[in-house]
Amino acid sequence: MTEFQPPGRLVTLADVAREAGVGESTVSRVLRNHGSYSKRAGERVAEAVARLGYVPNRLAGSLAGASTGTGTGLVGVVIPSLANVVFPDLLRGLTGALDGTGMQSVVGVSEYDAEREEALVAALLSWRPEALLLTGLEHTAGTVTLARASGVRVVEMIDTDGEGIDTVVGFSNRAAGQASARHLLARGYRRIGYCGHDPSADLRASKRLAGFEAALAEAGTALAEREIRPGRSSAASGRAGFEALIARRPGLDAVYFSNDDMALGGWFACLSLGLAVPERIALFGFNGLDFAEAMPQPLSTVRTPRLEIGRRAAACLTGTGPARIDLGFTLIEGATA
Amino acid sequence: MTEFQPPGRLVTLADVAREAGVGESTVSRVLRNHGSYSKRAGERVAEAVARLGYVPNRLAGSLAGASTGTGTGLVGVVIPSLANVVFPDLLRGLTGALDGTGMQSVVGVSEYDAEREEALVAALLSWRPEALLLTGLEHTAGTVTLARASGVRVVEMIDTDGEGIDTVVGFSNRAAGQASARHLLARGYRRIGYCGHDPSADLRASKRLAGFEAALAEAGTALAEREIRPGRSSAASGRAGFEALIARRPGLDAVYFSNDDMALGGWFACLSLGLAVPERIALFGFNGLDFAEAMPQPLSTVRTPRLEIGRRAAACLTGTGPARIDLGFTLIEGATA
DNA sequence: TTGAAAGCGCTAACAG
DNA sequence: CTGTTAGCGCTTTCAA
Repeated sequence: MTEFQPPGRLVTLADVAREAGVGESTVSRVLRNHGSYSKRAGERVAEAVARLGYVPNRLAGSLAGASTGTGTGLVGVVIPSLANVVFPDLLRGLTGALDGTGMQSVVGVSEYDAEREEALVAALLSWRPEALLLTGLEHTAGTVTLARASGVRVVEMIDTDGEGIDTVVGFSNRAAGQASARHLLARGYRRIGYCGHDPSADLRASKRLAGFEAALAEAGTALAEREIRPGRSSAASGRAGFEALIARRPGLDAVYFSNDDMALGGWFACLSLGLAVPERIALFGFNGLDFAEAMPQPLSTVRTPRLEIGRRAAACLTGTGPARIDLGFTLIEGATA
Repeated sequence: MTEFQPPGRLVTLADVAREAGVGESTVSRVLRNHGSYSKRAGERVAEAVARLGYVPNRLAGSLAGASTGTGTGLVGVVIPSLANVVFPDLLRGLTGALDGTGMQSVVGVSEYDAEREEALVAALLSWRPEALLLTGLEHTAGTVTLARASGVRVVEMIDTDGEGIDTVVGFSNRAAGQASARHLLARGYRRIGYCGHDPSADLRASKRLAGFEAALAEAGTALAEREIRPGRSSAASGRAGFEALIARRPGLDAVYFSNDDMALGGWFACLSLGLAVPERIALFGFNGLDFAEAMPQPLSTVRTPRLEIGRRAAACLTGTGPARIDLGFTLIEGATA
């Protein structure tokens, strides 16, 4: 298939230089279109590259360029999970914005474990990324030390409820919880239950709940009941949780879910149990996922700017100085609450 | 906070060696726990590392180790999208299996564009990964050439309907389509419609449909109607597509959807329109997503081994010789068809 | 416009 | 067990 005798080792820049009959530095200049070179040199190099199927070695390139500030073009990203759409969405906004800038993200998944996050940060930093994107504001002391010492820009995404290391891009989960509670209160619901997934991992869900309860307290009331399910959120978990909740406290007139997946499960349960929504019981979610608005009764929820957070985080990489960007959220007045 | 004067530049292995009062190679040996060194050397190095906050530079390490076969510990991955749960699930299986092996995946998103995939492959290969994981079997000639020339193991995930470059891990989308059709036929449905998202991008959906139609043809029948929606799949798209389909052909007795998200939208439409499922009309999806079994009527669908594909792909990285692993799929007899 | 040469930070022989 | 030394493949002065 190939017309030339491939060398046992991979083709190097030196091979290209020899093939093109020019010096190595000339090849380097041509390849990066940096510095000046003759048209003829450019052509010969291009030909040689094509002929040999040369693929630059960025390990070497970045190492050599490191001394003079030429970056690796890498950005290290740590997200807690891939099982919750929120984070792929975040990555989607990020990679979309990075696309064409020549930057490449390297992502690690912490599974909501701060220790693992620290290990990932250390591993990512060893590739000398130009920036570090973390999720949330809660990290181990080691993570913070590593991040600071690395000298690279650090962007913490999603959560703005607290102090950041450097730049923070997100929204207030606490405020989202408060807004949700106020909405339910304004609609007249008073016997409100909470149905959530395991909060020990998802600190942001806890912050929402805290905000929710604070708003209830402000109004002189409180959560009538709560059901916390082990494991990650899902429609199945939401369904089971709702059923448990309503069995224990049939008098509830509204349920606040830890997110839309859980709420969908709750809605499924209402359908099965023949509970009219929202007349008999109201449902409220969080995230504003795709399916929410396609439901026969659009789900009442809070839409979060997930893609935008990713995009803005990407924009911050080149930005100057620490920033604190609150992108807010949108309360969706659906038909379930 | 830090107790020592940080150098302007990042701490290097040479700094650690000086601080520990040993040679550089000793530090290297200690750090990688490779070769032998005295207990005392180990301790002194560990102290120095901690004191200086040393983070190894893997660019340099991998470059130096390259000549002797020490790899980068990187695996390049290209997926078509992050917007469809399928691919994050794939990554989840993959990173889960890679976790603890010291391997780190670097992923690129092609947005279902073969040209972009080629560019990503070239970019990823420039980091000298130890393996390349691609999605599907359809690539540009350039991608194939690059992959072959790189000399690294190539694993193509998800689709087994065709020839692979090297190793293939997945299931037959065509067979999944066939199985779905046979299920509907066996249940007595004869006026079957198809509701799908844009197939120009998602070739695997097209393969499923081809299998589906082939099975219908075998039974001497054919698709009664089809509705193809532009853009990516979603419940909203499925709902709109189903409504268009049923308006055009009210006589349909079953609808095959390009995936579960679309099918969920169809089910929502049935609820809104008051069409009894499956008595008046049956619905059939694809993927076997979480929510499918939590529905009041569990969705009839085909469950795909997404996580397992990722895991097996990871396992193949160390495997020997090309392989062709068909993980199959499971037809879920839900209550909608 | 170009090539020669000196590293980038690390690993891996090779002597000691 | 340990230090010295020679690169890994590339970028970047610096002269020419």
